[in-house]
Amino acid sequence: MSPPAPRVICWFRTDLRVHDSPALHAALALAPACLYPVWCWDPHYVRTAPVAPNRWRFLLECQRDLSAALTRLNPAQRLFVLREAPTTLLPKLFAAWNITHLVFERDTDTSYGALRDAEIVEKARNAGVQVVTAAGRTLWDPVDITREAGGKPTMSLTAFMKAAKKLGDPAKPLDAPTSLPDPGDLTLSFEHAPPSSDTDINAPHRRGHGDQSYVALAGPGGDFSVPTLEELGIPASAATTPHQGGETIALQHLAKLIADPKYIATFEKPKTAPTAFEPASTTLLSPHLHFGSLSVRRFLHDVQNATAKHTGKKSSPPTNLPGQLYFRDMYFAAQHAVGPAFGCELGNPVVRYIPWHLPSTDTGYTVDSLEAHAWFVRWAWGLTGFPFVDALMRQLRAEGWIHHLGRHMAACFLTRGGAYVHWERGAAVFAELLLDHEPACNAGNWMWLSCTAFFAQYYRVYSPVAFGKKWDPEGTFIRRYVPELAEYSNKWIYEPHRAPREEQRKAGCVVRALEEGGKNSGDVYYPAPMFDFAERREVCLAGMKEAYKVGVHGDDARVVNGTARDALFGNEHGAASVETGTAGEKRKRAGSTLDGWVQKKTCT
DNA sequence: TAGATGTTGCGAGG
DNA sequence: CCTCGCAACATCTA
Repeated sequence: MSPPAPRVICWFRTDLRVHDSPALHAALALAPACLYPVWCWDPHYVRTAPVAPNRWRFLLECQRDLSAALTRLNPAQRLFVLREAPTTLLPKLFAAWNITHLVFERDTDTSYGALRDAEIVEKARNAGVQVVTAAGRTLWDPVDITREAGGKPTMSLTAFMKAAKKLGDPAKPLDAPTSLPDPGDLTLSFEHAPPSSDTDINAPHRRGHGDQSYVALAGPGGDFSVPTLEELGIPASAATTPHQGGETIALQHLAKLIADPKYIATFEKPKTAPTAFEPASTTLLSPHLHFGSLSVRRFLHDVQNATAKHTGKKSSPPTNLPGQLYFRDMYFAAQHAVGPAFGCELGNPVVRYIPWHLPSTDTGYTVDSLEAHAWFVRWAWGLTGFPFVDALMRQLRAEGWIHHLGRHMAACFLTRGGAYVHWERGAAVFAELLLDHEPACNAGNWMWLSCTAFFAQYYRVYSPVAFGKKWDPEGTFIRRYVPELAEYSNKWIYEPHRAPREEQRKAGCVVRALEEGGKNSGDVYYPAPMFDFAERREVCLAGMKEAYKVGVHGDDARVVNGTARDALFGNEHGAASVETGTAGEKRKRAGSTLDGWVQKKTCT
């Protein structure tokens, strides 16, 4: 007698698609008698990391699109969304639904994701459920890259490509299935374990009734529906991004790009304008790669095909489109080799220690300088008084995406090229606001731009005036995202504080110190620059030079035990005198000057 | 171990 | 469009 046909859960996580989904493919290869496509609404993601409403909306759109795609393949199918942590839920489902196999895409996360997966694999074994994992998030498996790189983190594209070459071409993308088996019995005859409500870092985004997504295991209608923003307690108006999620949109967008082989074949990242919008100068596919609404191998494959169609000069790595994907893989692989410390300074062997302002503590960060804290808050809200920087930061807040070079400008400005604030502060803001936030890439790029890893030429500093002008001398980008400056002439649009008062009035927006306040009058104001850039550039360069000379990394004992700043750096560039008052009080004082400005800056 | 190279600086000068 | 000086880092190749 042959064994009964498998009853399979395909657990979707960051692979919200049916095209080239290795996990779905592996699940179907088991020839299951029944298949349960499942999403677990994990309270860890929902409640312990700050996430802006834009990203929730994008995720829900991806889930709805995947659910619809599954239903098209079999009207009895959908994405079964369950509101409980996978570690407690999956074991209960194994029993309730008589599951024989659990299939999922392996997480590249080295901390929470790895621990959670290990726990689930263990529980599956105990339940007699076979676990099948697939790798699909990157072109090459970070495990394989790390092995080929001799166990060392890939700290340059050269090192990464050398390792990748030994592994051969990435796997070819798989076609979407043409049919799906039915799901089996959907009875949920067990206790629902909603999360405790004491931690919810995203509470400020929610309406009065808070997060309702855990009230019922299978959703308010008991039909396993994809949650709505309303269910999460997030007002629809809070999600302001024009960028939409979902595999359908991702594939349409990819097809449109591919239809222009010249664009694809000659793409050179450094030549694309960070000031372009509607349309952007790059592909804008990164949010889809993050949520898995587009397979990175599918992207590469289509790019290679389109490139082959183009006759004439072609670009090559690192600047061409495949090069961009290689950088992404490089960061994933480096993160894998370093482990959880890759995302921070503490204990990180590859990151250079620099006595930045606002260094991290166990629970937050130290306000070592009120001035620097004010700079950080103003940066985060697009009120630095440097229009190009402010335009970028407002675009980020409103839309959840900015061009890669714009991220360079913003990151350099906050860290080594202006405010000398710790890169972890900036990374946290990006992590909350970016639709495409990918922990490995975010940390990697912040280390790159702060010249603490991957890149070291700290004397190349981006100018908030010159850099944008190179692509956009008319300041079209600034006029779009800093609308109060729209009437300024080209001459002053990058430096409105230098315009004569008369011209400022004529342009309908007067520049004045942020401390003087932005309201209490019918007039429109734009803040004066928060510091003298040329002066700050020199201070930062001197600080970097000193820190490079000291040459200590995040895993140094003195960094780990907290003595590095005082022991290794003089007052001038490091051991900043600690001011009195609790960190909370100081933060409040430093941020209070934004009253009246923060409302005004909102873009529509 | 020297010399070239490294995704994406700026400003002056040609 | 190009090159150079600026003051100068880490990594890779030969």
